[in-house]
Amino acid sequence: MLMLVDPHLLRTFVTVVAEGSFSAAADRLGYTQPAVSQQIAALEADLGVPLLTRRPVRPTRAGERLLEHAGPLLLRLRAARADVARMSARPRPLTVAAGPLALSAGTAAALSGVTTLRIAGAAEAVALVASGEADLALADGPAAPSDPLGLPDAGPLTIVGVREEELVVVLPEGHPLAGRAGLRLDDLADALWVDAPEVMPLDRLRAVARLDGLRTGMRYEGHDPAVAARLAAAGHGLTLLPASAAVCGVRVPLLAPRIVHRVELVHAALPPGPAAEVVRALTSAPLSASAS
Amino acid sequence: MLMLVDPHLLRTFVTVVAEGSFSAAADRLGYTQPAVSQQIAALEADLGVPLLTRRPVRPTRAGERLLEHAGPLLLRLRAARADVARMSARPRPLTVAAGPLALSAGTAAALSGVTTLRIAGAAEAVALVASGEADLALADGPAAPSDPLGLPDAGPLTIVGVREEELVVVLPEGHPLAGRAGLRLDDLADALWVDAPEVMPLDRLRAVARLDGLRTGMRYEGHDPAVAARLAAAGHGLTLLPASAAVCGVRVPLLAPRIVHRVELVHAALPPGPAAEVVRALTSAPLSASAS
DNA sequence: GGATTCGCATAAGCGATGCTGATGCTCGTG
DNA sequence: CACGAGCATCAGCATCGCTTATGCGAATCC
Repeated sequence: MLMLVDPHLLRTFVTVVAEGSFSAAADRLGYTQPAVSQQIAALEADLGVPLLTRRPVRPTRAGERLLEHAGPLLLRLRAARADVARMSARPRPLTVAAGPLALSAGTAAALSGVTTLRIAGAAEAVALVASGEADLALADGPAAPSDPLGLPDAGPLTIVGVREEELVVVLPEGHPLAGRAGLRLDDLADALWVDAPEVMPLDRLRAVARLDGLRTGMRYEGHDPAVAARLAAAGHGLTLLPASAAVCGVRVPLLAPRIVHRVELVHAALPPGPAAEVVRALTSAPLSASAS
Repeated sequence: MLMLVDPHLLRTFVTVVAEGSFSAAADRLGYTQPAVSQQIAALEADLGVPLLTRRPVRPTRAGERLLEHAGPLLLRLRAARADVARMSARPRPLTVAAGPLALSAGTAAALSGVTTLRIAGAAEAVALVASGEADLALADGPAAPSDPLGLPDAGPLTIVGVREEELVVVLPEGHPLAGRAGLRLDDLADALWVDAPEVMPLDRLRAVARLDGLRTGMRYEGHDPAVAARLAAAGHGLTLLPASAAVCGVRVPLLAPRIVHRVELVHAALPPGPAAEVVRALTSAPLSASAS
């Protein structure tokens, strides 16, 4: 009697869905195609439900359900291994994952001894720390003042806020609202926005502000905040950035809803060493809302 | 190359630690003792670290680390199976898990068609829903007004607040503070409290109130709020209860910190049926702070 | 519209895994 | 110091899951 879903099957399932093909998944995982075929069959037999349609290869309803579990599950599995491994690991090159807007002058100064800096979205940054690929992460995103970012739960991680900063709306020169002293987001819900999912995802903004609008004007797929600001200044759509990252355009403070840009430090339990030093440096200063 | 920790080994490991013995764990799991021995050895070989001390059988530091992951991991594994199973399950006896203080007159009325009602702490209630053993849960606990309870993440569950109620301190008649119109928790940190972990855990209260005190007078291990109130009224220690549950003693509203008793409905995605009906009944009324 | 090809399913074979029962060994106990 | 409880080890064997080879159905192409 199999009570526990086999994670190998789960991983194969995820890969098949991602690749959209049994054979491609087999290649990627280093199996042969029949092995994948059998694994999927085994998983479906175990759960008693078809998980994939073949030709085209797509998840069924049940398969989509399973997918929602599979990601976090596989992450935690890697996290467990990484967490135990940290116990007996000696010093190694220090890797930090940071959100695109997480590095201010203050935080950058604290990163002494860091070998590699990797830019990653909030969820990805947490995953990197949990799985041991990064030692620390500085996740960033919009949040209500002194509220935590809703970071995904990937195991016993320490999460502390390290910075909060005022958000400003970036407008092009001459925009009708450019003269205002402050703006309400509701008034801008119908305007066109620059959707920069790797800088300041509109979805998250909508969730935090409890808003439905924010139509997309131009989409920017890079993660340089300066580019987002320039696009906004050039009139391709509005954008919302922490004051210090809005390097051009007309910057008008956001009045309502009360949302700030928050940076949180994420790390596992660390043995004494350079990583722990950086954590201390980052957390020694009290969390303060630094304007501009 | 094993990249993924084998959940069977994890389950065995958890059981061995819980039982404090290889042979007892073997019994419990339906294995023989050598099987357990080999599984633990395999897990230790896989992770490259000793996880248990033998004689006495106790987790090492690394083992404790692994334990923190194991629980949530195994829960999610069961949750994944349950979630997929729900897709193809036809109606069955409706089971609801509820916190000891979650059932007011209003919520009780909404539970039509429910076969079994089970009292469980917040974390346990979530686990029951995730693993499919319960269809719905009403988790309860102290929280800042309109802040969510910090329920553990056990997968894609829907969590909505359904009630918030004022908290009162229960004092014995004639207590020096019994005449007050309201009380601050800081002033009571040094008093003796009734620790009723299954009704209103002091730990959670300390966490929410950011307080260190609250000395334990008497410990009550049942989950009847009326008993907790009676113990407080009899002078065995103070207690904090939602106004409607404080059936005796002198009841003084809590003024600071601003904490309310919150009830949240937890459920997975439900196919239409009696369970979905109950959810609708519970969520149709707007969340309102009902005094007394 | 028939031939072709791409891609998943099935079959047979075989090595590896992981269980059981028997036995050895070691630490804690009286 | 001797005993016993309890974990480790060993040999044997069933099962599982991978590989190679092949079957088969559905799109595609001319």
